[in-house]
Amino acid sequence: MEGPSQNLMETIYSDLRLSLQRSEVSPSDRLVDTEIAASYGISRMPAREALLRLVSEGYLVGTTRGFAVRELSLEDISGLFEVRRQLEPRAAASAARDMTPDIEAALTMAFDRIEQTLSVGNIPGLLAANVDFRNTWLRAVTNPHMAATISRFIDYFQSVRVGTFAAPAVAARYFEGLSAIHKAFLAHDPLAVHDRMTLFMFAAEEAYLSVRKRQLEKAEVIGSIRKRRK
Amino acid sequence: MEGPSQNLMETIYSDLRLSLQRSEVSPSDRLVDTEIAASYGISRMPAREALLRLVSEGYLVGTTRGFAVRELSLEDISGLFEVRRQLEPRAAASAARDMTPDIEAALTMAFDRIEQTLSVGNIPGLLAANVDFRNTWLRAVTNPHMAATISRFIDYFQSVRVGTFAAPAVAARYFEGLSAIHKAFLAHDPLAVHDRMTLFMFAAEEAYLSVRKRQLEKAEVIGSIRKRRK
DNA sequence: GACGACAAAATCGTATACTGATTTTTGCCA
DNA sequence: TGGCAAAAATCAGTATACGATTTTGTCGTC
Repeated sequence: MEGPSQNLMETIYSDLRLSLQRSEVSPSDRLVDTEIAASYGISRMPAREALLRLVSEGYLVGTTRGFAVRELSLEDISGLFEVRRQLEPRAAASAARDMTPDIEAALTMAFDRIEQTLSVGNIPGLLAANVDFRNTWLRAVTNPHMAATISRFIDYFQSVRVGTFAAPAVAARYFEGLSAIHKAFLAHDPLAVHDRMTLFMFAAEEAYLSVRKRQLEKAEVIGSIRKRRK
Repeated sequence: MEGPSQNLMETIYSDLRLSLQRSEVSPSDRLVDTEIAASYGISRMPAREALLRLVSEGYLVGTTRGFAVRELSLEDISGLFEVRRQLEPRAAASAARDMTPDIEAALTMAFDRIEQTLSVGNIPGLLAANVDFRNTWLRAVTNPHMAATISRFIDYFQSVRVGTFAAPAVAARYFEGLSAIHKAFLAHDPLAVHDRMTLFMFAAEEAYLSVRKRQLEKAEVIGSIRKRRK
């Protein structure tokens, strides 16, 4: 999203942020400043500063042993979606109003890629296309504060690894909602976009909550087994 | 808002953040890590980290010569208020629903202090009371993500020095709006709070825009004089 | 084989030192 | 007095070093 940053800290920050957006770091991984510094061939400080920034922005949490991707509680998910529900329908509506032909074309490309990856079950490709779709309409949001806030709130969800799309019923509902949004964008109909996005938000919240709930239950079972073994 | 942080960086960050909230730093001031470090009797790094964090959060901007409070353009103000309009009415409504008696009492105290400081023209006291009032109802917002986001968006406006209240008409309108909000809070009426807060947002945006516009015009005149002298 | 004490390793937080870029000041000359 | 260039000061960025704390691993004992 940003240009080629001039200093090391920004470079590392951008790289890490991108990895997080792509879910390339799992919550069990540990990010350590010395390791990152070594991989870039630089000193600890810029790496450390980048990590601290990600912590302050809520993407990572500091542990006694390295930094880790922050995991969302069910309350976090509900809370984050309460904010998203307030912002995204409005922002998408303004994007529908101000959308230029080139952004429209890019949006359709991303949408087609979503359809295609979904049909062949290419989950990583689907996630990437999904991020593209979102970033594309966000480019039509003229208010940078709005766009940045939304971007941030969405990125929090990258830590919830979605096997969501594995369930065909969920995938179908997702695609249906997205199609309606896409169509409304093409029709330059802010009201329709607003309404569709609102519906989409509720469906997404439900999906994330159920995925995360299952994850947490599984983690608890594993935890109790571990404890028993001990 | 936070407890006594264990490390120096957090301490300095909190202190600086508080200074910013209180408008104790003007945009013409320069914040330099070595100075801050010296005043605390520590090394540069924690001070520097605190400053970098404030930059990443948008409160400060880095210059070639120290860090400075970020000044808002008119577009910034409109954009920030677009976000605030989406969030604050909703958050305040939820606060009205969930408000506890102790928070209610604190809110009334803050409100009374606003009335009093306003009547005697005590502007610094008024600003402080105003911050109190806001922070108090925010305490009743159970969604921490919502509360933090709102808090942040409001704090951006501390760089716009308000001689706003100097104009009696503006002050009267402000107090009227705030009274209505306060009354609606006491009545535990989420809908009324939502509506009143929405009105208040529009009035506030208008006020900030006009104040800032005047500031920018004045700055331009001074700038052109400086240039001529040169 | 389980448990506890102790040693070793890992990692964060902080301090200090160096460097290069940019701004400010100084001093010289017209 | 004004302009200009060199010198000095300032400050951000980066590197390296040290101490404190926590985790991990090992060894010996019960």
